[in-house]
Amino acid sequence: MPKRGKGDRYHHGDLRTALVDTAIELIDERGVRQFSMAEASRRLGVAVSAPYAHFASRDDLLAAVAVRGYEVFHAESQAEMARAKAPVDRLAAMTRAYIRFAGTHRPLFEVLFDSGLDKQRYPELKAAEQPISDAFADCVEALTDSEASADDLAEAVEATAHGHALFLLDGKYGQGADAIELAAERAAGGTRALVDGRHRLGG
Amino acid sequence: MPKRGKGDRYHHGDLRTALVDTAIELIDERGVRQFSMAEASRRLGVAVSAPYAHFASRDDLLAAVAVRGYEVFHAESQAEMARAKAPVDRLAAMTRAYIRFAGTHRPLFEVLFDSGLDKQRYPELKAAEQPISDAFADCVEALTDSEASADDLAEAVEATAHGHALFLLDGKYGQGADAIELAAERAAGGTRALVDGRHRLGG
DNA sequence: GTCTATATCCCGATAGAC
DNA sequence: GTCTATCGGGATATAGAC
Repeated sequence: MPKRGKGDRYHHGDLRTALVDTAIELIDERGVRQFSMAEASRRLGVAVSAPYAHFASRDDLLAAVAVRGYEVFHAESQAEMARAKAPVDRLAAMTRAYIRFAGTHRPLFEVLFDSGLDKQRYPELKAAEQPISDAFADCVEALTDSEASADDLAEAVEATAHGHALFLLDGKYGQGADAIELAAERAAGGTRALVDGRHRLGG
Repeated sequence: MPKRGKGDRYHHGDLRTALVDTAIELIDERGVRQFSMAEASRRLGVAVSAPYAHFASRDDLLAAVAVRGYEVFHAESQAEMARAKAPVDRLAAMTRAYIRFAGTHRPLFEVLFDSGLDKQRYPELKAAEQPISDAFADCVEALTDSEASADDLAEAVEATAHGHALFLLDGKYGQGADAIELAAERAAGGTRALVDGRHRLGG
């Protein structure tokens, strides 16, 4: 185990990984907006300049965190979807996974959706997002006739999931595991309702 | 008209109002997170200490902006709703107003939903929000049987509206007035679909 | 790869003069 | 109510030694 703790230094050669881990820790405690390279350095007991040997900027570090976020969400949503067969159930499962991801990996969710990171500047981010978009598109297309109505449904479901996720993080469902499950059920219910009423979406 | 411009000072005695206006300007340009008292002072040509004669802290100033936000949204949503009679249409109108508010008063929307302001600490904020909550609750209750199902529908509609608003501000519908109207129609359609499928919400 | 040290900039907030 | 001046803190990022 690498040394940690007050006064210790961090000389084991995996500062890069440690920085990503510590960033997630700090974001969990204070939010992305307050995250700083300097504080990460202090927590790890290294000089404020040390991180710059591994990441050219704060945004570069956040991008690395974001990639991990996409990977985690993809894995978890795939697992959740595997248990459902009908397209509407798979879509509801993905919604549920979205909420659970937001609730259980709040710092990752924040980096993905509230960090102000310019995702266009980081090709690895777009690459990490792609398989998720594909899986989502598959679900939606199985439920709609035309491409236009697929887009409508996709956006409606995304918006509902995202809205519920934000409300969850804002404390509107309370705190803890119960809040997460409540939000997940509400969002899944919203998805089912949208699928049910999807012919009203366009007009 | 008060003097403005490079090198001018701001000695006309309505610095308080000017600060609120300038805050909105700056938030429009850089986002709430980047807003600072210091920059507002610079823009107005006053000393960095001058604002503190009117607002005890940055948060106090943001709270004043937030109150204006609630007032504007309430006025606009009432106007939008006045043109509809059927409850479902009134609810869709409110959703549309929400999106248009986000799109046309982005800085106010940001202060309300992305400033990190602790609304509990400012009673005037809760007071300004109340009439909006009431109007919304009226719409929803006209569409549901039980109190429980009213809550479900209310949260689903709120989440959808909020999600679409954030996507709009994130550029997912493009830029400009067309993007706003597209998002508003999508959100209104989502609301109608949710009303239509509302019996699927609970289970 | 990590260090020390530093340059440069930002911020919120306060004290005391006018 | 506004000023000047300042305290005390924060940040990103770089230079050069080890």
